[in-house]
Amino acid sequence: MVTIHDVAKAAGVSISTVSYALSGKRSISATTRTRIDRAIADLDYRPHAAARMLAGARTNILALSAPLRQDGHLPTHMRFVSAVVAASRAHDYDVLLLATDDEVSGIRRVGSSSLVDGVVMMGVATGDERLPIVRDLALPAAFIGVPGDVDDIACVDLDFAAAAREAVDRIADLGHRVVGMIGHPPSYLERQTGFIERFDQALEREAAAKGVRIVRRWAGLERGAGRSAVDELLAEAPQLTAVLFHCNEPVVEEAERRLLELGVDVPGQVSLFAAAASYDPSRLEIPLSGITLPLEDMCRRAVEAVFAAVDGRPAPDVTLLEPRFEDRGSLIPAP
Amino acid sequence: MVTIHDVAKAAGVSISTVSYALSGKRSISATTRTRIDRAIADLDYRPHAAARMLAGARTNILALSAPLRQDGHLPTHMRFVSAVVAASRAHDYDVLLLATDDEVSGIRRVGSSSLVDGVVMMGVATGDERLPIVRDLALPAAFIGVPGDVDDIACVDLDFAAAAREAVDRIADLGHRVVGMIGHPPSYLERQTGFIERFDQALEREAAAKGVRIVRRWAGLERGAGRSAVDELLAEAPQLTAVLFHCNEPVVEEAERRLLELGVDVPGQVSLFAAAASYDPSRLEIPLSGITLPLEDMCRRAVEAVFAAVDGRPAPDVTLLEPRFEDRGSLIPAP
DNA sequence: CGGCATCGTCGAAGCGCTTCGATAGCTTCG
DNA sequence: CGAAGCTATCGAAGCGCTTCGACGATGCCG
Repeated sequence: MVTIHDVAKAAGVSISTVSYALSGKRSISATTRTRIDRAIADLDYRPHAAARMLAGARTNILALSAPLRQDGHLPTHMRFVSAVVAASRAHDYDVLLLATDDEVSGIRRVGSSSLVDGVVMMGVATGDERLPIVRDLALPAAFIGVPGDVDDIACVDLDFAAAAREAVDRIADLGHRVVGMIGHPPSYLERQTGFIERFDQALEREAAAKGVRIVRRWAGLERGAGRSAVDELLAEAPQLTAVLFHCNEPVVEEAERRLLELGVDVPGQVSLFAAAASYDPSRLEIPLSGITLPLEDMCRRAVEAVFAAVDGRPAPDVTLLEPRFEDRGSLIPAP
Repeated sequence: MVTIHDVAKAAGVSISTVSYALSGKRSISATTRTRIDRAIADLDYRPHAAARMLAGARTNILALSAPLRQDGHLPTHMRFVSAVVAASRAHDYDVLLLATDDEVSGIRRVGSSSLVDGVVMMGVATGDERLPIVRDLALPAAFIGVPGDVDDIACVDLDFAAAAREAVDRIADLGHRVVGMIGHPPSYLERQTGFIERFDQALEREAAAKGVRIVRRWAGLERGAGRSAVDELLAEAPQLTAVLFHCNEPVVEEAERRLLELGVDVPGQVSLFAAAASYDPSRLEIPLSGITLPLEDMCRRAVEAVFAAVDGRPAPDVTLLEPRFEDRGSLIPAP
């Protein structure tokens, strides 16, 4: 193994000079720098990660706590994980993945042993049990989601209330007065993910303000849930002219299929709107207009909030990202 | 931060004694051990990971190189990742996730800086470019998949040839003589993943031996691919009595749906068989009899092969897991 | 009952790096 | 022209742990 000593010897300087040349924390003459660079290249020197962690202040590793629930949507989950890795790598950080029953205890383990500089947490719920842990460890952390009232730890999320308002406004402004809505399965609500409540409350208020009647259904994860949600909506409110989705991709796919099967003209008779889609709504059988979850942006900001905390810079408490509407033709004026 | 010195002082022993008590590498008297345990508990001591890595031989971290192709199936990918994490944690190892354009270069980075003890590689292709890297670094490694002729690095995979033979045998033995097959998209083949070739060759040979005619189609990833594959199969061989799937879940779902739509009686008229399913074939609209990819087992063995290499124990070169048939009622005797 | 393992413990070296303080050699300016 | 201030470099301390060799205290055997 080639160490900093070998480089120093080859370049004819002391190891501290090599170290400073590497970190740039003190000025180095051009000639010395050249000799050191050559030595490093010749020997193919790579600093020993553990030595660096021990002597330096940081590990250049971030933990990602990624709990995967029974009812979780795997593709979405994977997208979040990938996005966090990408965002971390952009800052030369590596990601340690905490999963499979270790998302909570693992934080304590890797945090208290100084294996990581901070932690990003997915799958956040109101009253998240990881909150006291990161507080206790004083570990730089960020939540993707909002675990209730938090003012000491960064949270990043879509502004679900604004998303609901935007959805209602756009739908109402096009003249729709009776709107069906298919929401996340009840199990999500029981888990107190928070975002559903925030969405629903704003939805209700805005609908009242705009004079829109909303008929709701929740689709579970079992096969056929999306299909029967559509059937039930149409039975209860045959006069509806729009359907708003706030649920996972499989449900949307089924619902679309059912509408086509029933010969409903989309968007001629019924407009469709995807709210906070965690999937790509442009790749559906009927591409959906609506608001896409800004997943990459959320992850990037969460990662950057952790870095801010690591560096002692002030990190924003709660960042709610503005919903961005994208038109894909599925939402048109009411017939 | 509480260090081993603090524990030693609190217990009234030297730090080496504490270290030996922790590692169990030398005997410690019962009384001393008790005092040390108490001190550790009182102070809530956690060994500093970096110090441990530096002084000791290993890092207790494994890298997971998880390339996600454009045409990759996210849920399957996530399952592999989870399974590797679970297997690693069972041995008290953490997993560093290399992804998003860093699956290859990242191996060199974390390997040469001694950040990890070894690496598990997913998404293996024939002539995999990661092979020379792990050889060059002499990094303990294991492939999930078989990158061609390899005798120095562990590979774990399903025995796809045996799976093909088993599929043909079971189907043929039930009297089916004309069998449709829907395979992976051509892009998979171009990438030389290897397993498709192994499957296809064995399939062809066994079909010839058993006197079964196989009509093949490949379904791409675009919407409707599974549907049209079914239509084409039925057009080319209307007399077929079984369909063999060797493809991703979305294709199977579409194909099943199309069969139902066409009023085909499954399995009365047409039996269905899932070969090497990377998804759960029991949760499909029509649960499929067949062979499930032993994903957890593959990951566990790969991880264990890396540990064997780390420990200097002999690791098996190529482990091909025996296919296991499971009956879910979709395969019955030919009408 | 003296010599010799064995057991339990200790001190110190060292893993490879970062960083602090010191210093030699220059330049600059009153 | 000498004090002051830079710039570039070095030596050494130290990060928290593991592990080697040493050593006193026991126990055991002939």
